[in-house]
Amino acid sequence: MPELPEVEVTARALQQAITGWSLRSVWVSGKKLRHPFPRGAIDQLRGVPLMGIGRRAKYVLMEFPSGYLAVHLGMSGSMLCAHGKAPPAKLHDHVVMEFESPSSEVRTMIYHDPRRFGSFQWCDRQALHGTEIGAVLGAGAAGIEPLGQSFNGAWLFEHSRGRRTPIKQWLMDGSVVVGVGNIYACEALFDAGIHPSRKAGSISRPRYERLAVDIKKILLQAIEGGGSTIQNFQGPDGTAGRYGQLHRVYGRSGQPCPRCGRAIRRSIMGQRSTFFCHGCQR
DNA sequence: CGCTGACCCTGACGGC
DNA sequence: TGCCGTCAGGGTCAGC
Repeated sequence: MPELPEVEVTARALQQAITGWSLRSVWVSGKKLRHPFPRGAIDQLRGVPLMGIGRRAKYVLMEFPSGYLAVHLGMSGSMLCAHGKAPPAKLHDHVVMEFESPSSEVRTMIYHDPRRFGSFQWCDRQALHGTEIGAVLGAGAAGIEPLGQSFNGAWLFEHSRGRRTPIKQWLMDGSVVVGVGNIYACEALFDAGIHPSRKAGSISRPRYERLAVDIKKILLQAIEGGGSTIQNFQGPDGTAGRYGQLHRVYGRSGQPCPRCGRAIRRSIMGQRSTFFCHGCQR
C-alpha cells in the first residue's frame, strides 16, 4: 500500500513500458472511486501519445500533450502493465487502458483497487497556467519533495520553528513534506533517534540534518527494493515489494529494538499506529 | 492554526 | 467452519 517509494516504483516501470505509446481504448468499471473518473477528458485522448510518466507527491502523472492524468493509489491501489490486449477484468479492476506502440504492439495498464480510496483526475495543461501541479491536486500534495535538492536539515529546521505539532504528524503532513507516510515516518524517526511525539519546533538543527539524511536514505532503499509490502502492494510487473522485511520498528511492537534491545512500543498518534523505541528515541 | 473525529471502502486476521 | 470485531500504509472535511 503505497507511500512514495511504491508510487515511484510504479511510475518508473510504466515509464519504461509505455512512454511514447498511444492510447487505444479505456474501460472503467463504473464503481465509485474517490473522485469521478474524468471520462470526457480521457475520451479526447484516443490515439494521442503518452509523452511520459512521472511522480509528484503520491500521484502517478501520465503526461499527454494536452495535460496530465493524475492517478492516486489510495490505500490499496496498484497499476499493473500487461503485454497484449486487456485480459478480462478481475474483481476490483477499475480502469483498464490499452496503449499501442508505433509498430502496433499493444500493452495494457490495469488499475486495481479493492478499497477504492484511489482516484483519477485530469489536469488540463491550459488550466494549469504555470501553476505547480502539486498545488492543483490539493494541499496534501503541495509540500516539498523529500528526495529533492532543497529538502535538507536546514529546510526542516527553518520550517519547523514555532510548530508545536509532534514531529511524526508534522512529517506526515502533505502540505509540509509529501510522500512520507506512516511506515517511513516511523522508520526514519527511529534511524534518527528522535521520539515521534517530540514537538517539531523543539528539535535542533543538527538533529534535523540527520533526519533529512535518514529520510532520503530510507526512501531510496525502499525504491531500490521495489517498494514496501505489508499486505498487498505489488509493482507493475506483479512482483511484491520487499522492503517490508527490512522494517526495523514498524509492525514490531513487543520485539526487541535492533539498537538497544528494549521492547518496541506501539501507540496511536493522529489515529495512526506509531512504532518506536522508548529507549533510544528521544 | 491545530487538533479531533468521521468518513470514503474492502479484505485480512485473530478470537471464540 | 463461520461469525464478529478490529485493523490497515491515504486523504478530506467539518467543527471546536
